[in-house]
Amino acid sequence: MKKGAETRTRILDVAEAAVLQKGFGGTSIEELIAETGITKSGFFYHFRDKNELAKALLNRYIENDERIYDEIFSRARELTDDPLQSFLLGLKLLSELLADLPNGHPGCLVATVCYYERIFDREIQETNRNAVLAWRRRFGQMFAEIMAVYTPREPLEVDQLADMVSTVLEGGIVLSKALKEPNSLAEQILVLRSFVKLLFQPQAGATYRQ
Amino acid sequence: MKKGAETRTRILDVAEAAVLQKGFGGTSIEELIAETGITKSGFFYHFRDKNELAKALLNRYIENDERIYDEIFSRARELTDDPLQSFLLGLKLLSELLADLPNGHPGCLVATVCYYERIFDREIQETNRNAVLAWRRRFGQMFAEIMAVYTPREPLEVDQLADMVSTVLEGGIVLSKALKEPNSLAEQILVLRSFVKLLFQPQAGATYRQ
DNA sequence: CTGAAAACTGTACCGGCGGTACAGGAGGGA
DNA sequence: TCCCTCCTGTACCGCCGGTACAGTTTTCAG
Repeated sequence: MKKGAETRTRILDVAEAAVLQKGFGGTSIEELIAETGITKSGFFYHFRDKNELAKALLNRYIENDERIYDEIFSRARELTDDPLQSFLLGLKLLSELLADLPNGHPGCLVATVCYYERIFDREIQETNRNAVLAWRRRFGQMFAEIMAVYTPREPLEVDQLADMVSTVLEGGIVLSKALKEPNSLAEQILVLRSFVKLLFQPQAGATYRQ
Repeated sequence: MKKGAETRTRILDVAEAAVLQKGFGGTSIEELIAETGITKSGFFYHFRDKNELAKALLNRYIENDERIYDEIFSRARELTDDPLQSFLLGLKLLSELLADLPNGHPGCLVATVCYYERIFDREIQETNRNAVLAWRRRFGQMFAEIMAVYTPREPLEVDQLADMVSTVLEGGIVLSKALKEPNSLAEQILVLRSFVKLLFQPQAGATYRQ
């Protein structure tokens, strides 16, 4: 019971790092078992095939991702009651967290999957889609709360604003990786933060908080 | 001479579509030669190995990409002398062009490569990096011209603003693909457009163009 | 028209990889 | 003790990337 779960986790750890660097197609099972120190039979005892490995990998990644966002934005929520200030603070915390990653963001599995879609079955694609929809709900909720208090200076829809957060995250990761500039991602989030700040800034004449 | 280039192009066409759907690792040479109606020997006559195919694919993709941006933003430039209005118009045109793609954006090879990096040699990674740097120069130039006329309401750097355009494009493509909502990409570009408009909007009290 | 180069085809082969099949063993809990 | 979980070992299959190389057709310049 205990032992099996531990081995499974070790396989997933090795697989996640490999897949984010080389994609699913570029990651061989043989290389995974070599690094984990397990036999081929042992691997196939835990995962029926590569598709099941991908499924487990993606689910674990998404859960962890959600946990991180929960932590960051609930921490931000504790520090201020104002929904806008709390959201801006959350983006700041997120940016700092990403800036502190020594080798930059390792990559997003959701992006990996959607650039490899045709290989996997419907279930994985559906899981991937739901992950993005969950982000939309999460950030959409925040923007809805903000709009209950502040009037946006441009007529933008809640869902599209929410998607913008995911967009900047995914796009920032791609840029960071392609440029080999780990900082780009954190910077792009701060640019988004400035945009959001601007969008809900009270019209001139009124005072507004920094 | 002529015939060879034609076959080469046909291979690249088939390969590009396949790679954007399945990644490099998920695309087999055998499948490419089957669809192109060529033999294996014929394929290896044109490309020494998969790495060379990737190189050719990426270079062609980047060239085409640059051509499209040249067209769109020079067309926008012809319609107005104001650098801000011209940029906003360019984003609008780009958004419309992407919205008109019947099956949505097929995906960006630059993103594919950076999620598959460790497999390829330094040259490809360098090409990829230079492509993103070229985007930075292109959009940076535009923002520099805008800033010569307009004062941004938030202190943002030209390079980071320029990267934001690439970020939204790459991120929007990922979201569109993951959500299977072709429209998302075009919408995200319009959200960016609103942000840029807001950033350079004259302070309230003065009149500003719609 | 000719001849040489370009653009292929055909065949045979290699090693790595994903995957299957199945037998067997170690270790621990009921 | 017995069974269940968690593996190991061995043997094998077919696909794929890649090599090697000989031979054939197509093209086009002189």
